[in-house]
Amino acid sequence: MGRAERKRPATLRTIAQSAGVDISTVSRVLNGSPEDAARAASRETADAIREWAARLDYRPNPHAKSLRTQRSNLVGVLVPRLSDVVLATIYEGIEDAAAGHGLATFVMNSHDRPAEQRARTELALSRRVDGLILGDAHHDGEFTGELAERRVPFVLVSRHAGEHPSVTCDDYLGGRLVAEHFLELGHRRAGVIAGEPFASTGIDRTAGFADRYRAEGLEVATVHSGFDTAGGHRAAERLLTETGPTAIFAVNDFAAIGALGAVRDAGLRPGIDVAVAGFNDTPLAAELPVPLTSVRSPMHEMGRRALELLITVLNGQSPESERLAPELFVRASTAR
Amino acid sequence: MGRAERKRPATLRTIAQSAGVDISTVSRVLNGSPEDAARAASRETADAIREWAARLDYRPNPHAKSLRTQRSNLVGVLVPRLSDVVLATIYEGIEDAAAGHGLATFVMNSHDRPAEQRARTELALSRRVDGLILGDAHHDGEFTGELAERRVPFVLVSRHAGEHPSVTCDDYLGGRLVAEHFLELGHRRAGVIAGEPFASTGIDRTAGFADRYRAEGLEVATVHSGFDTAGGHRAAERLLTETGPTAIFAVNDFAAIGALGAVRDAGLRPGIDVAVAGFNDTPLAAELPVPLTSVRSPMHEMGRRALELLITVLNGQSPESERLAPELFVRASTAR
DNA sequence: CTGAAAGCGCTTACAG
DNA sequence: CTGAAAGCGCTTACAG
Repeated sequence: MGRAERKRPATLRTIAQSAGVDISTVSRVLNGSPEDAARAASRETADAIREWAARLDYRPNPHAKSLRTQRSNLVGVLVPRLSDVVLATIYEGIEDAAAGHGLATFVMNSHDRPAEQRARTELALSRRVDGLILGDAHHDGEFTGELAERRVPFVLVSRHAGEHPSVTCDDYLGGRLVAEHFLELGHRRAGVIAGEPFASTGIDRTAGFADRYRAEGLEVATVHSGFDTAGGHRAAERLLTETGPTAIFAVNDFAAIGALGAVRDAGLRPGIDVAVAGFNDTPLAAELPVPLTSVRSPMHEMGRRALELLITVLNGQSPESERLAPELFVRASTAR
Repeated sequence: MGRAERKRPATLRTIAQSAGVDISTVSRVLNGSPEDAARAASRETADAIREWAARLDYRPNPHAKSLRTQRSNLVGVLVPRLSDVVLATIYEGIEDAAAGHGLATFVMNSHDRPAEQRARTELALSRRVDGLILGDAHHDGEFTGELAERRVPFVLVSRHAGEHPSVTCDDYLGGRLVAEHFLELGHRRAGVIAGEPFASTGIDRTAGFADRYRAEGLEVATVHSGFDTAGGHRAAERLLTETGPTAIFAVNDFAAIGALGAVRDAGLRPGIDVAVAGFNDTPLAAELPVPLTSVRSPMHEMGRRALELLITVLNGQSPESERLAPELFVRASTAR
C-alpha cells in the first residue's frame, strides 16, 4: 500500500567515496567551469568521476548550491493575470530564455492591484530571487520607484514606467499604424477603446492613434475600459451611441471582440458599416467569424528579451530599454 | 552609477546576537510550531525575539531550510501550453491553493510532447520538488506509469490516465448534456470535433455525447483535431462537406469558435442553420458576436482540488480521484 | 593536480 | 525554559 521510501539522491560525497577522491575535486569536475574542471583533475580522474556521477544519477542539490553561493538562479515574474493569453505568451518567452541560461522562473498574478503587487513581490524576495520581471507596472511609477530605491534588481516587460529598464512593443507606433489604415479607408470619425488608464500600453497606443488623427485636424473620441471582452463591449456601446464613429480602435484584441459584438448588437455590420481593429494579434484574431484586423506585438520575443535584459541588470549594468516593432495585419473587420 | 550593494538579510544568528539568546531558541520561536515556540522561551524572551525579527526584517532563508529538512515546499506543474486559457486558469487555481499551504509552485510547458514531458519532469525533480501536478497526461499512461514506478509523488489534473489520482471535470457527463440539448432541439444528424486522441478530456466528452445519441439509435460523425481555433475550423469543414450535420459539438471552445467560422464560410448561419456548442465556457464564449453554447468546467476549482489532492499524496495516502460537475450554458449558437 | 577546512543558514535530537 | 552541537550538500580560498 503506502509508497515505498524514495532513495536519497546521490551527493558529491557519495561520488567522492565511490571514485576515491576528495569531494572538492568532484565538485570542481562536475559543477565547476570547464577550466576549473581541467585544472582540478587528470583526464582519467575526471572521467572516472563523471562515470560515477552518471551511474548514480547525480544531480546537484540546488538548495545547497544557493545557500553556499548566495545566488538562487531564480527569477520571479509578476503579471496582472496569467489567464490573459498576452501575458501567458510573454511568460512563455521568459521561460524559454531562462531555461537557456540555467535560470528557473516562477510567475504570480497581481490582478493589477498595488497591494497584491507588493505582497507578491515580498513573497518573491523572501524566496530569494536574484531578480524580478514585472509585467504589471503601473504608469504612475510608485511601486517601481520603491523597488528601485531598495536596489531590487528588476526589469519591466510589456509596460514601461519611469526610467526603469523595460522591453515593450512600440505601442505608440502601433497606434499610429491603425490610424493611418483608418484614414486611408476614409474614416474621419473614429473612436478609441483605450484600456486601463494606468497601463502604458493603452496610453501609448491611444496617443499614437490620436496624434495621427490630430495631424489631420481630427479629434477622436476616447473611452477607457478593462482589457477584456465585456469591457470592450460596454465601451463600444457608449462610443456608438454618443459619437457614432465609423471606425473603432480597441487597444486590445479582447476588447475588440467585445466591440465586434456591440457593433452587431447595434444592427451594424462589422467591417462594412463600422471598422474595428484590435491589438496584439492573438491567435484568435485571424480565426474569428469576422477576422479581426490587429497590430501584432512580438509577445514571445518581448519575454525573451526581458529575461536577457534582466541578466545584464544582474551583472550590474544599466541597460537601455528596448522597443520592439509592431506590425499591422489587415483583415475583414476593416475590409471596406 | 552602479547599483549599491544590497545589504545582507538578517539571519537567525543576527537576531540571536541582538536578543542575547541562542540561535536555536530564535529558530523555535520564529519558525517552529506554536507549541514549540511556547516551550522554547518565556513570554518575554519570545516577544523580544519577535520584536528583533520585525525590526531587522527577518525572513527565513528557504534554501537553508530546504537543505536541512529535505523538503522544498515546491510543487512542479506541467501543462501542454500556458497560453491556453484553460490550463492557465487551472494553474491559477493551483497557485491559489498552494499559497494557502505555504507551498510555492512553478509551471512548465510540455507542448504535449512526450520528450518534453520527460525533460521538464527531470528538471523539476532536479529542483527537488516535493511533488508534481500534471495537466498534460496522455491517455496511454506510459509516462505516468514510469513516474509511479519511480515513486515520484504526483497527481493529474484536467485529464486522467490509468488509476493515478486525478481531479477532472466529469467530461462524460458534460458530453451527454450537450447531446441531450441537441436532441431536445430535434437535431438527429450531429457531428463531434473530438480534439486530440490522447487526451481523456476529448475522449470522455465525445463518448458521453455519442453514447447518448446511440441510445436513440443514432450514430454521430467524429473528427479529431487540435484544441485550437484553426483545428476546429478544418474539422468543421470536413464534417460539413462529408456528413452535413445540423449540430456540431466541439470538445473545446476554441475549436468551437473555429467551427463557427467554418459554418459561416459555408454560407450557413450558426445557431440557425447549424447549431454549435463548445466546452469549458471560457470567458470569451458568452461575449462572441454569436454567443456560444458551452459546458462550463470548474477550471479554477479543479486546480485548487488538485493541489489539495497532492498534499494528501505527500502525506503518504492514496486518495480517491475526483470528478467535478459540469454545467451547460445555452446561448445563441444553439438557439433554434 | 589534489585535499582539508570553513561556512552558507537553517533544524533538531540531546542534555541540562 | 535554554543552549551547544551536528549536519543538510554544496563552493572556494588556502595550502601543498
